[in-house]
Amino acid sequence: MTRKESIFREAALLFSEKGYSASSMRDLAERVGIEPSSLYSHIKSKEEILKEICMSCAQDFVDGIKSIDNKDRDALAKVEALVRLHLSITAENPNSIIVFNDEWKHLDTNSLNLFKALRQEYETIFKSILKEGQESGQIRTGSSGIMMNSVISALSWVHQVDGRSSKNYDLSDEMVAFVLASIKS
Amino acid sequence: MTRKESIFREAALLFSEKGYSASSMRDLAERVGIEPSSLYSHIKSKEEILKEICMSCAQDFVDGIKSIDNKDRDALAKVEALVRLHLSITAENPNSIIVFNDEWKHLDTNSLNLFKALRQEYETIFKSILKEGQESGQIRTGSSGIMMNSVISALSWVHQVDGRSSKNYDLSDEMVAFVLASIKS
DNA sequence: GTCTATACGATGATAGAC
DNA sequence: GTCTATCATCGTATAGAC
Repeated sequence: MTRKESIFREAALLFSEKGYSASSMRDLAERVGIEPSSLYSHIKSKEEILKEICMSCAQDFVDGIKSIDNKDRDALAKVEALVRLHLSITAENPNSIIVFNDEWKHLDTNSLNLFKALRQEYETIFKSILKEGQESGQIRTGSSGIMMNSVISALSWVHQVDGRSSKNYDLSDEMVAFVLASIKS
Repeated sequence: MTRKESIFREAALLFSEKGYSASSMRDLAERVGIEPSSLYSHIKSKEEILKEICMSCAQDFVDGIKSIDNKDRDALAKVEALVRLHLSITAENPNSIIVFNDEWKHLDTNSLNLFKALRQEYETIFKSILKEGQESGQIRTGSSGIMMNSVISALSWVHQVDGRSSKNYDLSDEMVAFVLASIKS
């Protein structure tokens, strides 16, 4: 792992624990094991770290939903794939996902606009999948916007789960069951 | 409205917009229309404001769920009442709810422990309602913990909704439909 | 209760030696 | 690339006059 990778890795953990604004570059440097000023040989600013973390997650979600939507599956199968995509992205980098979920509002104006555009792109495809399911009769009637937000929101706590707490249940299967039941006709 | 009320009101708005750590007492004083030092004639510290906001919301939820659980209703009716409770608390003070949801981790050790105890109390009752429904056959099998977290999480985006965006749908009714469908057998 | 003045530690970031 | 030294600013909070 390069020093730069280690900085981003520790930053994701630090920001996820204390929040972006309450995290200092001095904290971060200490965790990386260098002096604060040395961070700036690898990154331009604190905000650049946040941007990299948030944009990278957002891009993963957009790429994932596009790939799912391109395949020839019915709407419910697409939603199931969306749930598994969410779980898989979360499992891969839980700290980054916490930052992505909770700290994006601290992006500066330019990054924030890019971020919102990516989110818009994701939400538009998501809603079109739900509407497709409503037209085919697989998904119950109701506001697709409310369903979409509720589903996304329902998925956003899963980073809290560690291996131990899963007991007899597989988290992915349980979440698929929950989400599909909530929107099926 | 007293000055103290106005401080808490503006603080809830400010913290909800910028997050607790990124909000300064100088910001807050400006919004209230006084000098920063004058805030301290009404409150002891910045953290005291956060504590008041978070604890007051937490208490509303605990009081609400206790009152619902005491009534003689079946499990699904209790869950429906929980959804409406959540919507009603959120509608009453959306800014405080955002702070309660997103900023509680910045409470100091003592407040944090109290906060977590209240959350624990809420979650224990919630899970017991779900289990009661599983035993009576109204609620499908599966992890009650996963269901509870998903339901709570699904409800936590509703503060984003303003009057305009509701179109032809009643948010409360849509959320009741979503949550009940997700857990029914 | 509100003000002016201020204490004083923490903040993000830079300059320049090595 | 890392360090020491430092800067300018902003952070919460207090003292004391009115």
